Amino acid sequence: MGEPLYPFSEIEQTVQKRWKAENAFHVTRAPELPKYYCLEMFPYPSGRIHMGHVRNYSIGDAIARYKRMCGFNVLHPMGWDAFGLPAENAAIVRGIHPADWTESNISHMKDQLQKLGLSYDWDREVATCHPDYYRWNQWFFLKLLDKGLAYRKEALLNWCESCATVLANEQVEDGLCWRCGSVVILRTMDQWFLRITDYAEDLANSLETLEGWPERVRTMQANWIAPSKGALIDFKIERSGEPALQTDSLTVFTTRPDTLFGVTFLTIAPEHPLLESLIEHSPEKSSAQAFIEKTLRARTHQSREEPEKEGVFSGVFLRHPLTEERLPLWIGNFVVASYGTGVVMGVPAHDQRDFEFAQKYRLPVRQVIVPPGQDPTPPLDSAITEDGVLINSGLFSGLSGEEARLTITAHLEKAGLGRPKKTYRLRDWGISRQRYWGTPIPVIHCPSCGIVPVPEGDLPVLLPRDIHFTGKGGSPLADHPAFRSVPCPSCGGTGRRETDTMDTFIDSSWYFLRFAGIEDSPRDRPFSSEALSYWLPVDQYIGGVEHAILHLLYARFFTRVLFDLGLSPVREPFRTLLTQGMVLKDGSKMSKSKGNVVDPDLLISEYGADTVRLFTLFSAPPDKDLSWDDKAVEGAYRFLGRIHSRIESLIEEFPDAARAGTNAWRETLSPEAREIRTKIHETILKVTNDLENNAQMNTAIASLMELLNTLSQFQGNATREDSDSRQWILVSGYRTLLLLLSPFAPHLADHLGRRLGMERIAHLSWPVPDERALVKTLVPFVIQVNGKLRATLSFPPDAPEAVVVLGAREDERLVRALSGQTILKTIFVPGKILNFVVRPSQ
RNA sequence: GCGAGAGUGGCGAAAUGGCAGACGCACCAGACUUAGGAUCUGGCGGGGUAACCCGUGGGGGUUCAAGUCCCCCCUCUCGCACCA
Repeated sequence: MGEPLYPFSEIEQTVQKRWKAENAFHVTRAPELPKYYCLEMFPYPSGRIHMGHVRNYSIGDAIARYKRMCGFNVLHPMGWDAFGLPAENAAIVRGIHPADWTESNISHMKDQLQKLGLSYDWDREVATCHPDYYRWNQWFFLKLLDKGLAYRKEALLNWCESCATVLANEQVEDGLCWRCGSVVILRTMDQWFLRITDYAEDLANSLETLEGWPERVRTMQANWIAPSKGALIDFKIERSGEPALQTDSLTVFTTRPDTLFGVTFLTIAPEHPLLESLIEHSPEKSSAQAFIEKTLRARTHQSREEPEKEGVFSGVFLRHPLTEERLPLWIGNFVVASYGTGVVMGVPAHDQRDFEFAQKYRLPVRQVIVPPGQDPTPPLDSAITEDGVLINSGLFSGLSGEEARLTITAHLEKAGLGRPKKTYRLRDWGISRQRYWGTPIPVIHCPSCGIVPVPEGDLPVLLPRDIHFTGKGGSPLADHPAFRSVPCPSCGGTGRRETDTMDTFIDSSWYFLRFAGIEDSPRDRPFSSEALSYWLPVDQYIGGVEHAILHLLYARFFTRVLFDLGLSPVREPFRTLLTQGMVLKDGSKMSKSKGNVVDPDLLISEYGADTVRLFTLFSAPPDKDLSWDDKAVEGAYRFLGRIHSRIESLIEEFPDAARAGTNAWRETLSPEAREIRTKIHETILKVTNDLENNAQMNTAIASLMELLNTLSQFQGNATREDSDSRQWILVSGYRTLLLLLSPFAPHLADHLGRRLGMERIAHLSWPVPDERALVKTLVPFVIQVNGKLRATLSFPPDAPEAVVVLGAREDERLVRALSGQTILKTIFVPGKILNFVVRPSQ
């Protein structure tokens, strides 16, 4: 590496020092000013920033800076999603306390972000692992508990015996524990859940109001929530003298109550909570148990393949609610326990899965629906899933489709045998984690009082610092006697503190409210409501698509809950969403294992932050994947270097450039200078439109490069221009260029701005194109024959058809193209195109 | 299987139905240089001496005019995946 093209390192350090000294990007609410809340997803402090962060924050910063120059009061905060498992792993592997590891990562990453020159209001910085943040997680949890939105229930979890810990699905590899390699089993445990399904309907319906969100993300969320309308139907359990069960019927969920008379069996999920007691006295108990065990073991394998449908007869019989027919209950591996009721009615004639199952186990098939234009056609060779007219369905025969579904459901409801029901693919949100580095769940288990919430005044429940990591797994907090053992707030007896901590998705479900609401440093509330109602909603949210479902759904849910609690001024937190593409290298995602990571620090020291930012914005539209190309970065670097050297030589030629006035309109300019002025104003228009429409920064930057090329060329030519006009056009051109560049390469723009007489460019006004400059005297007209280009000729933009036709017919190429042709008609688009439609004459 | 998105030079990409390939990378030539992996200037889809012809995954269609709109097909990426 030889001489840098321009002294970026000194420039960037000087400019950053000045921003810091001025606290340049600090904001407070100002009701008289329009606000703009620009937010990028805050990072997990893993240790170092990566190119994905650089891209995310470069996009966000360009938007924030642009809006600031447009006159908005811009809130642009940054913080740390600081709880999570990696900190605990570091503690185990390297013996560093999670808190120390996290703090040191934060401090290093903050340095890195500051080196990029991002215009954050650092006064609002939050870290979710600090008690003054996570205490509000606990406070919200108590509110949710109070509202019945937090509850406890048994859930099936992946459990590793040897680590004595719960594993997330992605930590189970091929049925084995990712850490120790032993077999993972499914185990039921009491877990805390949040009732997100109470909001499912609203979360799904409101998606269509989110016009500023990518269609893709809305579809993903809709598919994830997936409302489904149907009915619950009860089937009585047949008894033969054995002891009473907890319940005397099993309930199924179906979207097709119209097929009720086609039921020939029922199927239950192997992990259904009632199954064990159901088969207790079954003659088939041992084969049933063997099947259940085998299936549950297979469940932990995260195989992508859909396993073959298998099942076994449970030995139990049920009664059809309307016909009283005796129906066998089968256990099936294809039944999803957590959806609907975990029991489905088997209608082989009208459901493909049931059909395959019935074929395999020779269960009867009974057709009860005849689609329009068809005859009953037993035996079937596949299920008939379309709607049709009911047959063999008692008094409902003859009804069709939707009519039958409503009538049968109503009939069942009247008889107390069923009811309409809407279910969702979305499940309630399990938030318990058997981990240390998270928010303690603020409840106490008391042997006499049950579950007792920690009184609000006792918050926060602090994470104890003196924690012992065995590396064996299990919740470290459960091994901490002083934390665990606590008097019951209600009876004073000995209680056991909840030792599970919260899912870290809770932390990120409301941080955007905290950033805004931290403004008046509220002590007894999570945020200042005045500040919230000024700043919310987030106007522009930017982050990776990988958060399209979970984070964004949880944040929408949480915001609704807080709205209902009177704490949030909005129900929807994010007005517009930009999901940026991945940063790829050599065709695949950057990762340590592939050895294709690009280190932002290295790039910054080699080219400077401005180049790194500019290239990431220039090389692809923000929402598409970006292929990193070490060579192509040089293009961005050369562009900035050229701006620097051009402006320096301009100052050499005109030492008074900084004091030159360029705002007044000039009538007297050479045609050449006029054209350049037009180009300047066209560039303003182009960059502004590109930023307003979908943040198309790649094309905005391309047009800045065009402007530089134009100015450069003019500057390099010894023109006949008089010196005063020459200075005027060049200075106004470069000033505009710097203003337009400043969201993308803020350091260089600030530095060169000063050289040309503009102080604090980040706070100057965004330029507005002058209509007078956009008027052109001549524009190229495309002359076509039968739609094929034959010439381009210059005319005034408002030239009438006759003039253009006349001019065209004089053109040598047109004369050739039209000879021997009869003109049928001409198509004329003013200012643009003339097309002769011709046919050979005779 | 279902849903969404995308296929354009050697590469990243650009084009309100109106000149396909702006801008950048790579490459080629020239200038300046003791030197060039620096910088500057110019060229750069394919074919053809040229006039011209061909060209946006493939095939049809609408139109004076299609990368863009409509129909069918192929390929790739992403999301969901036995959801009753």
